[in-house]
Amino acid sequence: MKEKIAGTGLKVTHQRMVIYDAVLQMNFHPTVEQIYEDIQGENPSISLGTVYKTLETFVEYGLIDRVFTEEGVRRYDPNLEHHGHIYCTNTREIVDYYSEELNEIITGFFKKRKVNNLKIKNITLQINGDKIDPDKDITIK
Amino acid sequence: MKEKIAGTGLKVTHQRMVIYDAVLQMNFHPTVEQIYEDIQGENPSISLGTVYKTLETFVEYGLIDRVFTEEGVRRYDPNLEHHGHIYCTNTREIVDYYSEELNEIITGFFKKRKVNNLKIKNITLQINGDKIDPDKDITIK
DNA sequence: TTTCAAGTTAAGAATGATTCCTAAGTAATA
DNA sequence: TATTACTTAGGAATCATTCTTAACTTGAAA
Ligand SMILES: [Mn+2]
Ligand SMILES: [Mn+2]
Ligand SMILES: [Zn+2]
Ligand SMILES: [Zn+2]
Repeated sequence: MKEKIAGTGLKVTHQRMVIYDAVLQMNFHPTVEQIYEDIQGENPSISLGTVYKTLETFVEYGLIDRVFTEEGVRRYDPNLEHHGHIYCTNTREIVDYYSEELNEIITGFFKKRKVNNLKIKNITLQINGDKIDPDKDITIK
Repeated sequence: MKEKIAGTGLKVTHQRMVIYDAVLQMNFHPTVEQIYEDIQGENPSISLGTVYKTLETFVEYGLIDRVFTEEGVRRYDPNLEHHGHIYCTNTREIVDYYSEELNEIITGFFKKRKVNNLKIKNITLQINGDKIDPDKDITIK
């Protein structure tokens, strides 16, 4: 983890390691506030401003990703693999959705149908819906 | 247009007609502010708060759509057909992207691979990238 | 037509998420 | 250890969005 941060050219600080570690641990696409609260116990002196700045720095340097939900809420994603998101409007859960097959279908499609004059950075697929039974998980297949 | 609003059960007011009309006219996925500015000339008495509220009401009643860009900016979309969005990070343009073929591919995929415990409201596909020549258009195929 | 209840609006205040500022602190390097 | 560039805490500022409320409209009914 130290190496990951150093690898970008960023200085390795205590704050950055704590925040990076926290995001990696949290697999539910946390908000800034959730990350801030998570680290409060062990590191009460790290300020909210630092959490904001650090997370954006990480996104900028490609260490983590950022997602906006359908409602415009900013959430962070430690998972850099290319994957889709299922968003539940009532519980506000984000469930990762991987499918090699779907990836291939979509990238294959855009290989045929070329998008001109655009350097594609990423393609995101978001499935929005409501959980039917809020106590059960969303599962695929 | 009057009928469209009335059809939802909402009362037909001057403000709603003006705002609805403005959004339909604007095919570039405007922000709240852009819509507000657009109607200022003819209707300087319609307040910004009303524009906010009215647009959200329209979204709620299914008259228009709302999109968040990769940067989290709220933009409105009069186009209710199912379509994807190409977002250019440097010019902030949103280009609509229709493809019957891609629609079928994706919906077909999720027919096979069933998502359990979720009532799907919509599936959004967003292609993010940078325009290569900012003065030329983004075109497909 | 007139009346009336329910719904809508303008204006401005309030909120709240995010960004900015700056002086003090720290990491990397030699 | 000294130097430099970068980073941070804390708090202020910004700014998009929401809320509040009194006045006004709409649409339906009498
Ligand atoms: Mn947040
Ligand atoms: Mn806006
Ligand atoms: Zn994810
Ligand atoms: Zn569109």
